[in-house]
Amino acid sequence: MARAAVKAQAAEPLDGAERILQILSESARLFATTGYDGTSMRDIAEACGISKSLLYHHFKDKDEIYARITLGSTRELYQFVFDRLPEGARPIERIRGFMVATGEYFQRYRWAWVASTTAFWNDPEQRRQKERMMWRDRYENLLRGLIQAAIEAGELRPLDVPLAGRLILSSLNWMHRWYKPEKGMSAPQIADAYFDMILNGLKVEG
Amino acid sequence: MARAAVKAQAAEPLDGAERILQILSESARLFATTGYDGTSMRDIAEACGISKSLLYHHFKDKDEIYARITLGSTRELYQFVFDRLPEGARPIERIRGFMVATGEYFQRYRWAWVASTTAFWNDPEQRRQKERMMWRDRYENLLRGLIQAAIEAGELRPLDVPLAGRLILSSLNWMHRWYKPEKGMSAPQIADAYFDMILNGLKVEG
DNA sequence: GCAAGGATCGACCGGACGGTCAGGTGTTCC
DNA sequence: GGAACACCTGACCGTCCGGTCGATCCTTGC
Repeated sequence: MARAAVKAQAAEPLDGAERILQILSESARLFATTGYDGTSMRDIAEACGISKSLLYHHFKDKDEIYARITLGSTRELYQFVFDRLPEGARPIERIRGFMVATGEYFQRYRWAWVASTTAFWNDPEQRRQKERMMWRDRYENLLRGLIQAAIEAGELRPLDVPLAGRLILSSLNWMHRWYKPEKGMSAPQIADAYFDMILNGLKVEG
Repeated sequence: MARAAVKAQAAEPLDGAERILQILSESARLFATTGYDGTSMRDIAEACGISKSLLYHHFKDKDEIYARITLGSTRELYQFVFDRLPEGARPIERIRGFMVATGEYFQRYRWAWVASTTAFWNDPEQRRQKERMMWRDRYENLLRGLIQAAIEAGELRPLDVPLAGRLILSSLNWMHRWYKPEKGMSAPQIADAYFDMILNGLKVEG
């Protein structure tokens, strides 16, 4: 009877892959809403209904969870957008495709997107940070290439390409600060509206 | 001789007001670069060359320092921009004034600006947060009023005013993520370039 | 010359954090 | 039936954090 308190096994065992997905999804939500430092391993465990120790069974440490989310979603964003660029379309329409696809990605993978977009401070593991930035740069260069092509095709005025790219990315990257999914336009719709405003300008025609 | 280790007084005493400014300035820099949670009271004390206890002599707690910075700079931003709107100018030029003034504020009070622009999570003291949001709203509504006036004056196309406002603010609020003060355009110059792109559009004229 | 009060310090506290450990269950495979 | 292994647990550890305390030093005013 001295062993009365033993009784382990509270959460029903899940297949490893499912558990890992659950952990990543709950972590992404927490990181996105309360930040890296504001999210403790205890919070994550509680949100998953498991013990803290189990997190360390599946992941080396907190930073590995974080890196999986941010690196993963940055890489995926690039691939997601790249795959959706309308082939053979006019350069200007490809820019619209870039923006709308980014809006779609944001809407689908909101928490991971927010976590990795706001990833900024904390560079605990330099190598991981570097790899993430590599994909981020690739994503940004993809847009710059589209802008450059549109200029050469005579569809855009000759302009400061990096700055124009930053203007477009700013509009998309800032969305998470005010976007409420339950009401108003969807994220791709917003991206499309931004496309119209940025490309045509706010001024009256002529 | 048992008192050998006493010897207090390491930092030369400063007039209270100067010390407070020093603390606020160092804190703003730290909050902006390493975040709220990533900045400890020990970090702040060390950056100021004083003991941790002294921080508590001047401020009630960590959150009071943070609130002073973020609330203060949000209120100041509104006032700063408001005072620089060109009176009597065409509505569209007043929008330019809004953007350039914001760029100037960013350049001058960079760390406080970044700290308060990225303030997001952590609402430890609800009242302070509310007051900050009030000034933030006032700032945003100022811009919306300018846009509305420009539409009514026939200088802007009829458009979704809140969305157009967000587009403009996004471009300014995202600047701190890539801006390097030592090279390239100054912040007001960037704001002006953004104004041109957003108002006239990226597309070739006609 | 001494009281008052602001500026400053080092030592300390309770609590939360990231992470470890030894072990308990349940399945699968020989 | 038992070895191997994946899944899971509570108890524990050292560290750092925000914050407190009592004392010392310095200036100012009487």
